Amino acid sequence: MPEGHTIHRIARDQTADLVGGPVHTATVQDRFADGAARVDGRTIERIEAYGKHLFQWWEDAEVLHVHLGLFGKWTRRTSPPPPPAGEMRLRLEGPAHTWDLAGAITCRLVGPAERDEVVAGLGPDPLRRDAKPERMWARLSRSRQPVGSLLMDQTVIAGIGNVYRSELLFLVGVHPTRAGRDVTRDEFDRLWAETRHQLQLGVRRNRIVTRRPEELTRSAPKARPEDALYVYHREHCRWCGSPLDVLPLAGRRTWACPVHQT
DNA sequence: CGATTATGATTAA
DNA sequence: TAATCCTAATCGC
Repeated sequence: MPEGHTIHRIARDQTADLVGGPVHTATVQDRFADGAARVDGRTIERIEAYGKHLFQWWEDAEVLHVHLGLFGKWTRRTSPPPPPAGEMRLRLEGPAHTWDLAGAITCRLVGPAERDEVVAGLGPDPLRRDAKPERMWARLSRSRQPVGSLLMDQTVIAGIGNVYRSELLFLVGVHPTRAGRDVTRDEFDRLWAETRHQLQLGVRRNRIVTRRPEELTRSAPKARPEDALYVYHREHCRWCGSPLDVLPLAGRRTWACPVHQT
């Protein structure tokens, strides 16, 4: 279940597994049969992630655009893979490993221009070297919207989802109901830095663990799922035990500590 | 075995 | 704001 870190990790792993040699495709869903057939046996030149979007640059300027949505999943298997299961939408078979896609909200073959259009509609992605935080600041500092909603808006910042939203605002001590324009420049700088740091950790671990390492080693070195987070989906603040605020923002629930977040 | 829920996003109302 | 699409795991009965 993906936020930006998941997609960047997939781009990295797929690059190692699939880029450079011919890739055999297959599908069991008619929906994408045409696209799969079109690139079958061809080579992937490059794979990039932008926010929650994945772009595979196939030879001859064919770009496979995949967005997992809430349910989508890439599954990595060893090649040769078992016969495809029922819900699989696309299979990419490389020499040593095969990637199966299921449940994606978007899976389509486009050209570079359409890839650029998608990217143009996204805010800066803190995991990319070319990210420009000033673009996010420009939106945030002018908006009356609550910062909890702005963080979920992919045109403001690309790659944040419901877990990171709650956790990041907790880590920088900003309450999600605060208007974007009431976030100070200093708070924004810390938010951006924390976001970059946490997403980078997420890519490395392939999992969201926002809790500070020193705390984790004390309580549970392996970070059981219930130890990984400070506020998301919790009833009480992990630091002070206060009952958390639970707010619907941008159509999803957000959790915040009324003591540590102002 | 059906209802509920989940780290997403677009479209219609 | 609500309905809708995508899928799988979990929970209550």
